Amino acid sequence: MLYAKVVLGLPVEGPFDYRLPAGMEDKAVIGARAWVNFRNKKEVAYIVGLSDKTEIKKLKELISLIDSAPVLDQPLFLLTKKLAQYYCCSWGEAIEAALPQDLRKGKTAAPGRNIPPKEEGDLLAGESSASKEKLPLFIQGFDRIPVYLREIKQALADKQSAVILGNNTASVERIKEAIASGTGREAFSSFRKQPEESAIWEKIREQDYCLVAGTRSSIFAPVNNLGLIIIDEPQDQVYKQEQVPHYHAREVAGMRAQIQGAKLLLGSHCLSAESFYFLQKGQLRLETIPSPAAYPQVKVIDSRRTPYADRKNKPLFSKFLLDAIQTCLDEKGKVLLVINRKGFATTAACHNCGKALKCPRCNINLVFHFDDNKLKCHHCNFKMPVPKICPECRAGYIKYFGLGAEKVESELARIFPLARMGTDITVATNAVANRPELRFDLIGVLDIDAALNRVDFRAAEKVFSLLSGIINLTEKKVIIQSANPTHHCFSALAGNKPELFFKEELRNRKQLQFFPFKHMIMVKLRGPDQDKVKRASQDLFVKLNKIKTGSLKLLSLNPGLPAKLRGNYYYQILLRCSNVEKAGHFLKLHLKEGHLSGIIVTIDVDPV
DNA sequence: AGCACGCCGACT
DNA sequence: GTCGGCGTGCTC
Repeated sequence: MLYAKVVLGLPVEGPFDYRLPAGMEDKAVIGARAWVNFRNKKEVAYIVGLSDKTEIKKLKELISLIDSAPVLDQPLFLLTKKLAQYYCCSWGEAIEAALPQDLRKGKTAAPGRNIPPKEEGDLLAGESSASKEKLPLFIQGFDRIPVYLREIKQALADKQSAVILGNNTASVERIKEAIASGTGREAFSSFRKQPEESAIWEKIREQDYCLVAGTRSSIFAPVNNLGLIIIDEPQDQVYKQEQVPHYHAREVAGMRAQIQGAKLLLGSHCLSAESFYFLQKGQLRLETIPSPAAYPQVKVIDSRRTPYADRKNKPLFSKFLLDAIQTCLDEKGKVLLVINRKGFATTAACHNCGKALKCPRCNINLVFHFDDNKLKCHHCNFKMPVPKICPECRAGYIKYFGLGAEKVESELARIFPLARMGTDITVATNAVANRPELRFDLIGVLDIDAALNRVDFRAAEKVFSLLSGIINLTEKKVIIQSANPTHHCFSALAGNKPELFFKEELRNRKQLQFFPFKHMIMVKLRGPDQDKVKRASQDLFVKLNKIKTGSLKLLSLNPGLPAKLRGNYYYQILLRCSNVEKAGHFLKLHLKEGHLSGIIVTIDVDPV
């Protein structure tokens, strides 16, 4: 008698044993899917083991096999297992993260050309020696695509596949075009949730070796003979998945590269603190692409001491900046002003009672959008027209607060009536940093403090990266207005000494025990009853604090951000640990016992 | 996650 | 007496 050990795409651990019906014993393979009856429902299951014995008394029979061959080859099979351990989800959930939607729902697929995964993968040990000399490589510079092409061509020459990830579809398109003109080959693109997803997935599996370019989920592209993974702008948050399993494509890329002995390439115009750290530790190599452009003069203006100070309305522009704009315009130069906010105003509130208009579902401030004259919720996409009178007190008119790009533009038009907007003066948001082909003679950066003061331990690093990109748009002059002008971010930029920034940043992170020195884990609790979620969170916090082991530290218990989202209330417990796998194992163990009814608990490792 | 089971209060 | 709300625990 033969039994199949299966896992399911549910938040339950397993594996669960099923009896293989007669005649199916020699057809079942590890890595293949099967239909099973699980809790009286027909579910897709993934075979992760075959055994001739079982401990379970009341066994059900496996209904049928979906695949004659594994849907995941040996390396991907191992990758999903590692993913489940690191990100603290079930193996089945991790497998489903790596599969197209159709296949998760039981659609049949053509067999790939892979050998079935073995029960105990010794592949890890077999190839790790090969990956020793292949340290990850960081490409730093603005014109990275030629370097990517060089590496892709090398992989193709070795008859190996390459997977290239971009942080947005525009970037992926640019890379695909470069690949097409540089190698004459078309890279496959598999985007999640589009109808052709599984067809492309099958096509990729048929190739001995091929190129795949895509966004986050392409890290699981089922290529054969993987030799190279490239991640462009690896510090971008879009590589982190919002849903369970909360994986980060850069981490997954590291795991996959190690399993398959592939080369890992990270590319950005700017280093990150963690890359700088791994560089110093000799765990990363760096290749810098020299910039042909001269480094401009970077000046930081203390916006607290700006002349023209008007007690009521803080001026948008310092005198220094206005004078510089005037001079630049006189010399027929082009001016760019960067403001990190779209629209005209951020919040809308009543003139009479002062109440800000909030989203009825999420309870956060609604944002006024100038283009379609509506108030919108940035969390759930709730929209409403601007009410004529305040819905709260029914006595006051609605007034707008805050500033945005459109407000800046109208102010500038007033101050410089002869300047042509969009020609002499351009007002743009942060996204302008993604347009390295634009050139200006003067750049002014307004309102950078909000970004610098965000409650995010990477806030400074993000500002540094953003400003590095903006600075690259001119060879002449950059003026940054800030109420925090002595920040190490600015001194490093003014002196063109990025290493000063990263050293200081790492010093801070070490002191505060942030990544890359320690890891954070967020345990999120949600449910429709606020009191219940709050009580359960408090109980869990106390309990974990009591039984915690080793270097695990309970940091805080807070309402979620936002506290209410799509009808659910959120609370979150933040933990710090040295070893993610150990901490995850501990959490899995203690969350399962003492179950919390009406409350859903999820774990987010290395939340951003 | 989703569902059955079971315990307690309210009601035809 | 029985209907049904929700808390608890299990799924091979």
